[in-house]
Amino acid sequence: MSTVAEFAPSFDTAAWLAKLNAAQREAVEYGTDTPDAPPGALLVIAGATTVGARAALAQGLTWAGTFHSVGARLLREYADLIGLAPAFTINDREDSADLMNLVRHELGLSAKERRFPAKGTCFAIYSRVVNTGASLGQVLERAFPWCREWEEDLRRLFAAYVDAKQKQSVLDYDDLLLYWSHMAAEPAIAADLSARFDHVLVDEYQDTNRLQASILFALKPDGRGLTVVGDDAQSIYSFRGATVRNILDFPAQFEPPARQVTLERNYRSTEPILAASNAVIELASERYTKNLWTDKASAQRPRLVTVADDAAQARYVVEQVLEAREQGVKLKSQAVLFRAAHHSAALEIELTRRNIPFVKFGGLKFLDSIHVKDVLAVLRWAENPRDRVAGFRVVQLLPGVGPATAAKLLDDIVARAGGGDPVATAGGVLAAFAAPARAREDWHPFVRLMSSVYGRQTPWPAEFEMVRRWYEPHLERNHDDAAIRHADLLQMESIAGTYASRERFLTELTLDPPDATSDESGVPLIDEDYLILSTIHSAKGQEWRNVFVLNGVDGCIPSDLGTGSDEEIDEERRLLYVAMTRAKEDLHIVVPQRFYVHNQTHLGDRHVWASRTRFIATPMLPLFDAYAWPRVPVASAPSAAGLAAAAQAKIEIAAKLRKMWD
DNA sequence: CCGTAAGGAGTTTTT
DNA sequence: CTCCTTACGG
Repeated sequence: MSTVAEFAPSFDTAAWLAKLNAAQREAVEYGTDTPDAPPGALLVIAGATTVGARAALAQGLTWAGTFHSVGARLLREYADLIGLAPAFTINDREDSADLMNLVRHELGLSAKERRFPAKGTCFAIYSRVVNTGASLGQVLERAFPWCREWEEDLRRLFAAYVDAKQKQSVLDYDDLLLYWSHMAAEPAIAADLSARFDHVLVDEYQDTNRLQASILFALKPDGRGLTVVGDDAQSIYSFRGATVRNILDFPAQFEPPARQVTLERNYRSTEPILAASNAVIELASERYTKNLWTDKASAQRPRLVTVADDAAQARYVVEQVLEAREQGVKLKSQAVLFRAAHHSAALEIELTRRNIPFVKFGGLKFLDSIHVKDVLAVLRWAENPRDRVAGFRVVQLLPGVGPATAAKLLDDIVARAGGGDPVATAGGVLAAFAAPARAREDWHPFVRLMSSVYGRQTPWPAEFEMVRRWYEPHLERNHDDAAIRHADLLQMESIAGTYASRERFLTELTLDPPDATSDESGVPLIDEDYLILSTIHSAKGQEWRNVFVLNGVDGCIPSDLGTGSDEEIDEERRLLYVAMTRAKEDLHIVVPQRFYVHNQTHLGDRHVWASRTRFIATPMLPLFDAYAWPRVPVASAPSAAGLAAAAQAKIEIAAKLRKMWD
């Protein structure tokens, strides 16, 4: 997503410059006339794919990655200086929620009279406070009004959560930014840090939050050598604290204000697609960018296709996809985009039924599945024996061990191995532990495994295989579909071999998880052709020749969960804009008339009548080729031959009926 | 104290 | 539907 990076002050741009238009050249050449003195801050407003310059700007990068992964690298380097254990482990969102849950139970908040917010909600609130820099009260008021009554308990919970993380040498995603930000503000380290990066380039700047901005300003206080690239019309991550204000307010942060270059020429989409996209975004309340333009003419307007329901939508997409393929458009050049991961369920079934390979981006991750988390927990616990979430999970894999036994064991380890080196003693604590009778048989192999991983007796990546083999019987005992899960683990084992160490494997996987899943046949081979399915969020920065947008109806885009405020509605509008501008040649927006709503608490499953998304207002319809599918056949008078045949059939049926009784 | 069964409640998007 | 909590038998 948002990337932060250094790029070398000089790089060979001659070939690039020849191909750039005037605005692009201005962005790329900015400051190159004074290579020894980095120029002041630069803001590049780059509408959907106006930028070959993006690639040019990024030439010669020495560090590249998301804020989080660069942060993790720096924190490990400076760990000793800032009181962090260099072997800290990183919790992903689920792990963080699990830790929040452990703490919540310890504080007795789960046994309240009225139901306390769920662990995921608690973590979301915490994360938002950290990322926006707002107070807990403000965050509750604005984003979680139904949790206001719990403010004081939540404050207590978050304090205990932070305490637990520190005791366990565990960082969550937000900590990677938070520690970095504090580190960058530390005078002794700040000078060293700033000096390491002559230039910093941030892409997708509209998706950064306050905390990320503060890191940049600490690294480059006067803006010299700082370039940010973004498009406020594509800001779609406010739910995780990103704020359009970062990009809108950027120039004024510096004295003199940042130089601003706007790129408006679009090299991706045809003119009719841009016209419709511009019309959609035009109604947003606050904007920086001007409308995009192109000279790619086309007679094909974007299609606005009405279908009966979910199932018809799936059939329509499959039919169109296959037709395009007949005409030589590869499946890989076609994508189906949707607001929420589950919106593609019917389509996935239809694709599987018709044997069309696809890969889906977004939604449930490979890493979120139980078996993968189990194996990773063993490795994480080995990496960091104080990681309570990991340990808690691992011990309970043994039959006969539940939360109470697990807690007792972990307490024993803390008490006996303490904050010192638990590797030497933990094996002893494990072996000496009075395991419950039902776990006795499994206990010894478990102790052997943990001794081996703690002591690094088996080199990486062979260690992964050892852990996987130990896990296998537990997998079979606990899951009916063990075979499929087993295949996942084998796949992971081959991935593990591509990382230099256990630490690199765990860190990279947590910060940059593989986000593609496919049906049970597994990820298609590289050279195979397959259709792309993706949430709109995961489609950012990509493009395809043909794009299908599913569920262009109110309730989906905008999601009915995102219509609380004008800001939320504007973000949903930008989401549709992002989806539409992914298309190069052919854009289909599908509008099912009936929409199936699952799991409504009060009403149960039911159909609702849906209407076209409010973002495509009636005056815009001329910009679309709007029609219903399947097209209703035009009624025509029956031919004389047809009538004769029908009459014949009627006679034959009558004869058959009589014959039954003959 | 574990594991299972039954019932109630909440449901987007992601580093 | 899935997650979570609670109740109960082993």
